[in-house]
Amino acid sequence: MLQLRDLPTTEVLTKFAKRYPDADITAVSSFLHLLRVATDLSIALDTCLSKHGLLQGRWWVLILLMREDSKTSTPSALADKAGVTRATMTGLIDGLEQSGLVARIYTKDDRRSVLISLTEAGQAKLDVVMPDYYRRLRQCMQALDEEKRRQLQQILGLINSGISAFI
Amino acid sequence: MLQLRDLPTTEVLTKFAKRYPDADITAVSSFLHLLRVATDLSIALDTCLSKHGLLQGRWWVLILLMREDSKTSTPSALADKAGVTRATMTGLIDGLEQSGLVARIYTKDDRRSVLISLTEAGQAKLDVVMPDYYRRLRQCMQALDEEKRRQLQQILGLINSGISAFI
DNA sequence: TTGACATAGTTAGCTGGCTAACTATAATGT
DNA sequence: ACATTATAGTTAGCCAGCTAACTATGTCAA
Repeated sequence: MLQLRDLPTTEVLTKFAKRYPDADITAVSSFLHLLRVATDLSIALDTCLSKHGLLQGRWWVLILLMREDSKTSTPSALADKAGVTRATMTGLIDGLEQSGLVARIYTKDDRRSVLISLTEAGQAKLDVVMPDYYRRLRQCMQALDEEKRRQLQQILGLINSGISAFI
Repeated sequence: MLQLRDLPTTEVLTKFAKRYPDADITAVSSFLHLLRVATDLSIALDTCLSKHGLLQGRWWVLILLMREDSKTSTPSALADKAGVTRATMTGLIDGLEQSGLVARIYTKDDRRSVLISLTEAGQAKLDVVMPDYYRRLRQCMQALDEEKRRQLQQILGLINSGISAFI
């Protein structure tokens, strides 16, 4: 998401601000650091998941299925919740099905639709991955007390409201 | 980076924490919100840039060139700073060269190497894009006073130090 | 001085997203 | 009741990253 490694120093930002007076140096700096840390977090998460033979896409599908009491859902619903297109979800399910972690179940009531079901093996995979993920995440966020976590959420809310300025 | 749209509610997290006692609910929640907002910011930035016929990759290359006093650099150096492989940089430069925004200059001193130079058209493009980007970013971050920006940077620093827990 | 290694750039082919187009089925309104 | 429209899933092909392998050039030590 943010590839850039060489974030601008204050000097560089000051130089740019001279040519482009609209530049708000602390705004740019906060923005880029936010993207940088979030990107590194996402990469680190992928590293963790890949140790279990998963990537974010397929992992989220398993989690979304586990959230359901029935341990089942449809590709469309999964696509909406996972934030990918239905076309992409077809591919994710293909992969998970081949690994035996989910199963396609064809029902009679709406013959356009398919039920995707978390298999025993899929649940077993989650029972290995999730504790590892939660332990690492707890460790990662350890340095933030509840007050700081609250502050972060509040700040993120403010930024989130501002995103529309880009569109 | 974080595709997932349907972030877990506190109820869902509580349910998961029952099965997986390592789960730290506010840690997970802060983590996911951070990724969610950052991803939306990145998408919004792409939207803004695409109005100018650019994507992040090519845009950063132009900016990296503009940072240099000579307005030139090499593909390798650009790749390092932009955080992409040299192979990817070849493609970015190909595109920018075709649009006339940069030029490849072959020098004599090291015949393995090429100098990439920001053209007049490239500088002119930045002179249109950057003010637009800075204006929107200022607007986006408007709701954060300097104190909150400082808090954010500090919190990001703490999280950043924790990322190693994932690796 | 020449053989081994290192560096710069490119190419080829993989991946996981995407959109657009397609098939099949269901729902709806006249 | 049937034509239109909407929905579910899939397929085909695009895009921007990636790795691995390759060419060309430069460096260095025996």
